[in-house]
Amino acid sequence: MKPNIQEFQAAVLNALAHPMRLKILEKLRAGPCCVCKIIPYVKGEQSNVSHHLQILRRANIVRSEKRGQEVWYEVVDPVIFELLDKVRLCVIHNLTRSHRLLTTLNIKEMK
Amino acid sequence: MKPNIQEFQAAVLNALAHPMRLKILEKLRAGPCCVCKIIPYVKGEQSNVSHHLQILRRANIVRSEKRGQEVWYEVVDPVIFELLDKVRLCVIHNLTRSHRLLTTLNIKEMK
DNA sequence: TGATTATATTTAAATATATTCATATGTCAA
DNA sequence: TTGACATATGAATATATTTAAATATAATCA
Repeated sequence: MKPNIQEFQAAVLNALAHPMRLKILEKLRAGPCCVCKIIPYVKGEQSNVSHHLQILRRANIVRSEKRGQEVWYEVVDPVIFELLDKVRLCVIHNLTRSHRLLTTLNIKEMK
Repeated sequence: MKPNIQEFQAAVLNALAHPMRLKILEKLRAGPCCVCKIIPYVKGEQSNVSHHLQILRRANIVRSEKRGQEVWYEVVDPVIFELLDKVRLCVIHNLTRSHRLLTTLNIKEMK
């Protein structure tokens, strides 16, 4: 079976497509970071965070390095952040369209 | 439960994260298109393609319009294509890193 | 060495997703 | 109005993902 680029793209997108993993990457935007800082940031259980880090690692989105007792993670390719910015833009456009639709319909009951 | 942007982002990414849906969007990059053209392009079964179109529709990534007997689809927000370009870039960077690693290790057995 | 800390892995249950098949809906043309 | 075509929907099944709990590993410290 000949591989196609869409499969690779889908693999990257799948690895990104989870709220906790997005939150982890948001934390890593500021630079490399130790798991012990990531856990409280994403407010997740240790084993769950570790599992999600593994998913990001397997997709080559992040890499890890042992520093003494700690493990530090960093994003491999900063293009990931540009990608996430585009996703955010899509979400904002979407919500903006909904909002405009609502005002166009002249519905006044918004809180 | 207070919603957070990551959930919305994850929803968009999830909707994109499938080879067939990426292929559909690639077809729609050229402009609005009828389902009857999409099906042969992605080489999928009619009902399966229809299901995937539904997923893209529900995520507000595409919208459909009936034209007589046909249904035409188009991408709602062109930012989606910029997003997909970033994903492609990630994949290419990834493969390039692998390739460079291989040559750095001076492994000659590549076909 | 033994205890402690940081992190990863394994497992099982719950949930979500993809695919297929059968059928339904709507439109056009004879 | 019947039949053919284009597309959507629903149910059933197979498969993958998420989560939490338990356990394992590895580094550090007393």
